[in-house]
Amino acid sequence: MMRPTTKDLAKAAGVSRATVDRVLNGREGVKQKTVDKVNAAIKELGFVRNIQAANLAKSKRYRFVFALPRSGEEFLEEIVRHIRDAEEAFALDQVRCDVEHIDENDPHSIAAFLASLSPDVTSGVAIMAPESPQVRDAIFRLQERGVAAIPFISDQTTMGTDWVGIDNRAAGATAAALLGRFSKSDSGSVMVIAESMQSRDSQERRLGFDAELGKSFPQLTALPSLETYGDEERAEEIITNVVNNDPDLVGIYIMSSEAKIPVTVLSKLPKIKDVVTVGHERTPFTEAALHDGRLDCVIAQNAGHLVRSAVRKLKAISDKSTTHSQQEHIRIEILLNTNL
Amino acid sequence: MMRPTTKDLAKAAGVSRATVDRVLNGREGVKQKTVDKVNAAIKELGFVRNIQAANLAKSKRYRFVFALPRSGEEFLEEIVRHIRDAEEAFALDQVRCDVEHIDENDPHSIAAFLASLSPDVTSGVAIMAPESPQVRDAIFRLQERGVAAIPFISDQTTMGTDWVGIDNRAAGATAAALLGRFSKSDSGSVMVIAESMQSRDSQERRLGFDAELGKSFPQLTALPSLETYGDEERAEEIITNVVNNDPDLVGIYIMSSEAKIPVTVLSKLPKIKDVVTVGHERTPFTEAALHDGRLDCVIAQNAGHLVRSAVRKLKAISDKSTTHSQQEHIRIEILLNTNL
DNA sequence: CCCTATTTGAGGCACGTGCATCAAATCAAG
DNA sequence: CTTGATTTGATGCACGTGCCTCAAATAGGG
Repeated sequence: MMRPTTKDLAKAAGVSRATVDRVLNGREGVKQKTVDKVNAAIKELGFVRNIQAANLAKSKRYRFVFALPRSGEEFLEEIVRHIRDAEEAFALDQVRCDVEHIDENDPHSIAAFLASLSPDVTSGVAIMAPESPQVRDAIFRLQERGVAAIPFISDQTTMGTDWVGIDNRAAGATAAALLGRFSKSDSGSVMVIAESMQSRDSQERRLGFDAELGKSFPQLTALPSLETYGDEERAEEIITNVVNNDPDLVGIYIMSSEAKIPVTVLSKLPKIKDVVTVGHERTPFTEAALHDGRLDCVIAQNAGHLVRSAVRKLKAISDKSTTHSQQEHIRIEILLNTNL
Repeated sequence: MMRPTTKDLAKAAGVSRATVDRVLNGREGVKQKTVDKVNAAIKELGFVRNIQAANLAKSKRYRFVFALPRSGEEFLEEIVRHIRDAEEAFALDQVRCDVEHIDENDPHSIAAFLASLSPDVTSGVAIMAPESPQVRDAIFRLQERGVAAIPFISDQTTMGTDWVGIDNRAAGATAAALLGRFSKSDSGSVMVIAESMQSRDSQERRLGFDAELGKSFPQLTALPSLETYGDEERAEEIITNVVNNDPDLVGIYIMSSEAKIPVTVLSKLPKIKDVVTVGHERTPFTEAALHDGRLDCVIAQNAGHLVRSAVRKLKAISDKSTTHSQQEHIRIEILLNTNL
């Protein structure tokens, strides 16, 4: 009934509690034979360390850092807001979260920042930055020094399992599926707008989008990606250009996490009949745009879930326990004006 | 930096730790004036009880019961599976979960079961049952006796804030929105299939469905609800009847949480061109149906999230702490074959 | 004022684990 | 077998809170 304690372990293994402690916490100077005995007992009793008690004994507090790009994007603000919420939600677990801003285009400075983190101040860090060799190395070195580190939203694909974000290829495919099904047209072209095609996320989304469109909606043709570089004037110019010169336009896919600029530009142009518009990420702006029909549909990753998942993962790494993968899978949400 | 402890509280309030304890745990025999002093200090220091330490001291373990209908539905099996998962996930928090089966059509026996739960064995219970006066009363009495109790999935609307499930009206509206947008037809009728229209959930979904269809897709007409009563032969009869006699059929909305029977019946009939089919809940069956096109779209509530949310809420009530509402809002998920 | 009832304080043990110290036992090598 | 090094045991305190007992202080009533 009751969970076994270190005392029970000691008895079962025929050693003292001190030795159990030595084994559990990987201290030096224990014979292999004794280690084996203890491990056998752990297995036999199904012993699981009571982390609450352990943290109490260590007066352990977690401090996690979210390293986010400097940027005025609404989506990032949502993330920050949810980090504050998470801090409250996890306060009972002695978790604190800080946000640090990094320059996403300067891998060197990011690596330097990561290198500056010390395990006795920082338990873990979630990094939202495009993948680069420098950052990847810095992450590895962090982990070696005992600081938990996971890529966050922006995918560092080579990092293996510990990553928090959505499958961007599936997200792109979902956008294509909705755009295709929503469109009443027999044929036509689809405009694809991105902030930049440099990022891996954009590329993945585009790949998924094209694959699904080609497979399920061959009558629709996706145009080459337009890049706004986050610049309103440039956006206006290139978007207007397509709208004016392509009479077959039946769909618009806004791939970037900031739909604001393209949507605003589009709403200034004369309304095109029956064009389906799909964007990304839930923000105050996209919610409003869904309501008044400027957007037909939004593909989103739940910001709160992203943040909490990151915290749980960092905590798990820090505790050397395992997370239960089910909960941590970030779903691709589809938002209409009926399910906000 | 460090969080204040009861010791700090005692010093700040100018009383002993024993008195602080008396106030914190609401024991008798403390003058109002002293209570006020302590509460003032709590506020001033921003004291928050360290639940981990408290639970350790009490060697508190949580035991939560999920009272679910007896039923062979796939969706229920998913729920049960996720309860097992949650038990693992919350094991570190000393949480155990048991599933008890109740007869959803016998409010009296449900009430009797609830009355049999004692606070020293059961910390809380999540109840999935249609609303009825008996059950509502039983829930109130449970809460009085110190057993946390919340309605689960099936809505007990009069219960106020503590309820875990989705907004069924919005779910129905979302189904209508997707069905309408997916349909390429200019006009036609929509078949609506339910297991029974007795349950509040069905009624809410139907209301939301009709409202959205009328508002956004006036060219589509929803037919009266067909009730299968979970019986395959009956389902076959009534569905076939509509399919054969209604040449205008352009959409099918399967409202019940078990889409299996209607979909199976439909797939036996000659394929109707351009009919859009929408169902509810993610199960192995609906996933397969999405993949091979028997279903175009599924509206789902995340089973894992439902269960974990229930556990967190029960735990919070048990701890007399507050939950952070953000995380607990159950979203209406939209599943296509691209975002499984 | 005294007497009694109420309220408060002081102190200690418990929960399960981490961590430190010191002594005792065991081992390996000469 | 002796010597010194390595490995293990015994013990105790700490973390923050709950809960218990007993004594001390305070209040209210006559």
